[in-house]
Amino acid sequence: MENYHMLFGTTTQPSSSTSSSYNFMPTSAGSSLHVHDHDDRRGLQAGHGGSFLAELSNKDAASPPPVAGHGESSAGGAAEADRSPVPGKRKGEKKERRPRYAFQTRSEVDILDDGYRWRKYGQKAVKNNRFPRSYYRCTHQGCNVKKQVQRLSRDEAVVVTTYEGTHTHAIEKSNDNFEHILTQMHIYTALGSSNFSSSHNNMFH
DNA sequence: CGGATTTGACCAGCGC
DNA sequence: GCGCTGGTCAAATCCG
Repeated sequence: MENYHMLFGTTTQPSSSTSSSYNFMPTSAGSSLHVHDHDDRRGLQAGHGGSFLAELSNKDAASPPPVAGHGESSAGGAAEADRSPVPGKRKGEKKERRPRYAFQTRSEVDILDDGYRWRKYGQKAVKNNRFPRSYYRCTHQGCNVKKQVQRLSRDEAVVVTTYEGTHTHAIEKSNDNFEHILTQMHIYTALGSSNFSSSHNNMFH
């Protein structure tokens, strides 16, 4: 239950005890993760061999600059959902940065049923990727959690899901659903890069 | 009929 | 300063 929630919406604080046998712990936070492909799609597996749940703290000044030069042009830019048509009409916060979590999975379907209800609000073709990136937003009122779903052109079997923000409400479906997720996708174990060098061999299934 | 999806346009940030 | 790219909006459309 809780651990499930921790996965998809969290306070950047890894729960101490996870009863689940699946390791979703974020790898080293701040490590250079290029969830966003670009020409870095290599980085996804080159660096870690497998992947994982990446915790992206785009707010951390301490974290080293993205190796790619620009992890994502608007990596932090897209934070604020409400972009008022009238410039200068901000409440005061220019860009609120939310924790983001990247999820690399192997699945036939792009949309994994994680228990929340999502509404698609955009789709965009990105460079260096044959597959378009889809943008979703949580439909729950007041919950402005967003997520991006994208397939790797390199591995069309791999789907990268990036969650942004935390859910302010309870999950809509029962957590039993979690098992369904596992059946829908193959999650790369999120252990340190220590043991993993080959991604295609170690994913449990 | 209501809600979700599609799709092109618009906008902002960044690099050159 | 300009152009490129990614992210979001919003009207039209689709589907249950």
